[in-house]
Amino acid sequence: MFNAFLLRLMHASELGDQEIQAVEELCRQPRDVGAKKYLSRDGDEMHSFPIILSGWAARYQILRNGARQITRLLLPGDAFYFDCSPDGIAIEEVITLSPCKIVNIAHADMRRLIDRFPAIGEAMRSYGGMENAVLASWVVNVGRRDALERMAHLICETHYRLSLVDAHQSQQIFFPLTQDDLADVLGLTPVHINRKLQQLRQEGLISLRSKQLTIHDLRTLQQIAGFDPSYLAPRVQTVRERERLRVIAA
Amino acid sequence: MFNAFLLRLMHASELGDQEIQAVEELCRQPRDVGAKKYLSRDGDEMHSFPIILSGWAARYQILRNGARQITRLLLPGDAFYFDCSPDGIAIEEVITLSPCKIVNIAHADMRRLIDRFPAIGEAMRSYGGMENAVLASWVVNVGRRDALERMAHLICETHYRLSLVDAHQSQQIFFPLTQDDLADVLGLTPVHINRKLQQLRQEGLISLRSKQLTIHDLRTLQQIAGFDPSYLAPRVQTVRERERLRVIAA
DNA sequence: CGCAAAAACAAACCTTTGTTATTGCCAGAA
DNA sequence: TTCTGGCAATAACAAAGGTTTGTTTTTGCG
Repeated sequence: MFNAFLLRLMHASELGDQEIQAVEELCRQPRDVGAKKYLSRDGDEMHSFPIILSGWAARYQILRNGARQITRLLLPGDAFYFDCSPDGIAIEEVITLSPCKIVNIAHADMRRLIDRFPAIGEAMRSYGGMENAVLASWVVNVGRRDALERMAHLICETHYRLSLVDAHQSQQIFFPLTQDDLADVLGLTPVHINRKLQQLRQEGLISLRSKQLTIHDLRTLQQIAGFDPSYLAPRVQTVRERERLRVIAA
Repeated sequence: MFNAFLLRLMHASELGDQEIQAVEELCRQPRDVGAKKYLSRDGDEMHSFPIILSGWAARYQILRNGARQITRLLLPGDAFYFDCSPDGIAIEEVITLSPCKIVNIAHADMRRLIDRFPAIGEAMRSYGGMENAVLASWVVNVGRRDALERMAHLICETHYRLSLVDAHQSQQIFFPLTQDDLADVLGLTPVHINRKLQQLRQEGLISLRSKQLTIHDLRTLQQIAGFDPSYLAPRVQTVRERERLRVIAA
């Protein structure tokens, strides 16, 4: 089984054997964490940053009125808090949505590694850029799409992100979000999520039961969402290449 | 007059004299750009990335139906596309909102600089982390706050960000956003922006005329928005320090 | 100065989404 | 087995914000 985090970095930047080995060294001995466990609470001091080698987690904020907004979905291979000032404090919480394999990397270790291998620093910066792009796409999603479009977009995006770290990714996805979670990702209420989920089902586009999501018609979902994967694609270099992506996405 | 970009980096990470000089070297000979000029169009190839030394710009996406969502407000000292893969292509557009001073930095130059001064790489990564934090706060803003709260939050955030690069920042701000622009930042319609702007004025919290924004009651705005500046604060290291920030923000 | 274009303001009416409440189902604990 | 709690489904009603349209101010410019 492949190291999902390493895969991410390799998408982000060209790495040599030495660098690959050094990164794998860092990920020895992950620990297992159950579902619904906090990986970080507000105010925690972060001397190290976590990497999710497998499983799903969510990073979110809680407002005074108790409302929750999930700001990132953390999928296999994702790291978080790597770009905080070392020794800063956490200002968002992170909770696992499924059992996870996690490894923690001390900021100091990563810094040493980057001093030795600048390409890894480049890869981390580039990985950060991708996280950035996903966040921007969420702003667009919540700001300018209606409920159905938002759901369709989230499904397309998640499916695509998973396919980047799992070559065998099928149309059948492990999808541990409850309707409450979905609501907090998309800036809607659980009731409305339910309504629109029904609609997607009735139109034959997806099935979703007991954390198993099946995509029956990705093409139409992309159509509804106006999904364009280029913001997620590692190193898209030309307009032509992007056109190709748009076409073969389905 | 101080180099706003350098200031940002110095907030993000400790820089020595050599590093400071090297960054200033990069920013020689900025060019002047008028308002409403494109700094990047969809599909542009980015061999270099721009830094805004003065003035405002907006980075946005356009959906198929013509709707626009601004994903970042670029203020003095901000850089963009620095975290793309070098030689990647732009997938969002950037337009100036006021006359700007801009300098372009070749990715290759920056890379060389970072190889020589790892602290600058660290600073760029950390700066990227702050952009990330702002994006997440926008997701929360658009996802979970109502119109009035969103406006209040944007005002607080912008005021705070400006104060980081201008020590003399007063309650009187140059604020070049039109109501249409505000709508596209906050995920609302211009009409509704107008309604809520009226409300803020009537309650005596702000004045806004001909691009001059005056904040009469920051305290109450922060109250309405639930604004907590710690996500913007350079290197907040302890919970105690954050408490202090929350209190003195006004 | 005077004009055209852009921006701001206003009101009526409509749509999407939120609120509240109730019910049923299923998996895991006792 | 029965109980419990989390999750999903559904309905009736309320509210926030969108749409459309038109008027009035500002602003920039010849």
